[in-house]
Amino acid sequence: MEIENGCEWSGGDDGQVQEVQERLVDGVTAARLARTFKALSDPTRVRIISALSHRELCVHELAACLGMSQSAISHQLRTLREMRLVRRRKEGRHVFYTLDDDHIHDLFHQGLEHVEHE
Amino acid sequence: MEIENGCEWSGGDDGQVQEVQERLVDGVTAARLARTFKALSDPTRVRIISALSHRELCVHELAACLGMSQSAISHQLRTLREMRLVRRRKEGRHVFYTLDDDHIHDLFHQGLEHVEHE
DNA sequence: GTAATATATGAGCAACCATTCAAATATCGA
DNA sequence: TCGATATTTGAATGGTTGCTCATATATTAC
Repeated sequence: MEIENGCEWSGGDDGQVQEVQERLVDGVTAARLARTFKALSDPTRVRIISALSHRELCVHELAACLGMSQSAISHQLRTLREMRLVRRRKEGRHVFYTLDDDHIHDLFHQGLEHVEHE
Repeated sequence: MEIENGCEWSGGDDGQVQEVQERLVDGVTAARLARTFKALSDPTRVRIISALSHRELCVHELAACLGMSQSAISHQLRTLREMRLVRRRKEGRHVFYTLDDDHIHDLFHQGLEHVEHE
């Protein structure tokens, strides 16, 4: 893996590196952060979240809205469910999905703002 | 691909689906959004952003801080550069990296808040 | 019961990704 | 010039992922 312990810059001592190291997010937090952002890192999932941010929808409606197969949508809904981003409610043959987490909603919209004016 | 055009729910007409469809983010926006979140969807990149949010760092320092090989860091910096998240400044043998975009900084911290209290 | 509808899921596959390893480039000091 | 340091890059690789296809489950209507 070949890891060095610091370059000759930063005054020759590693104190400055260590200072950054202390303020750095820890491994577990970094992993959870990455996992959170990963939930929104796919166009299909982004569009699902976007659709559900307007109103509750069943799987078939989502598939129709996005122009994708029911299976593909169902697979993505599964991962969104496991990430606790969506919740499901069964009603007869239909399963309705809603956004579960308001924070993700905020994150989504902040990302949207960032993308829209650039 | 087997795409259906709407289920019998929603009153039997596709008007309601179409309404959601109109408010949906378009494909290009969804792709750009996904791309933005993807930049932060990896633990290593998250930690790089976290480190650079404290101060400017050269590649070797980053590798030392994260305890990873210089090559791995360099590869990730390349993708972060291509995504316009970091900027580089050359000074002699060293190449210093800084965060390029304040929006990403905000996005990062909002994600951090979300992860920290849950 | 059967048929139709709605959803979920497992296998398979092609595409992508993060890292390692080896090698190339560039700069500085002697 | 040579050797050491700093960074970049390409190939290879093991792992992940998003989709399709086929199939399974569940509910409703008949």
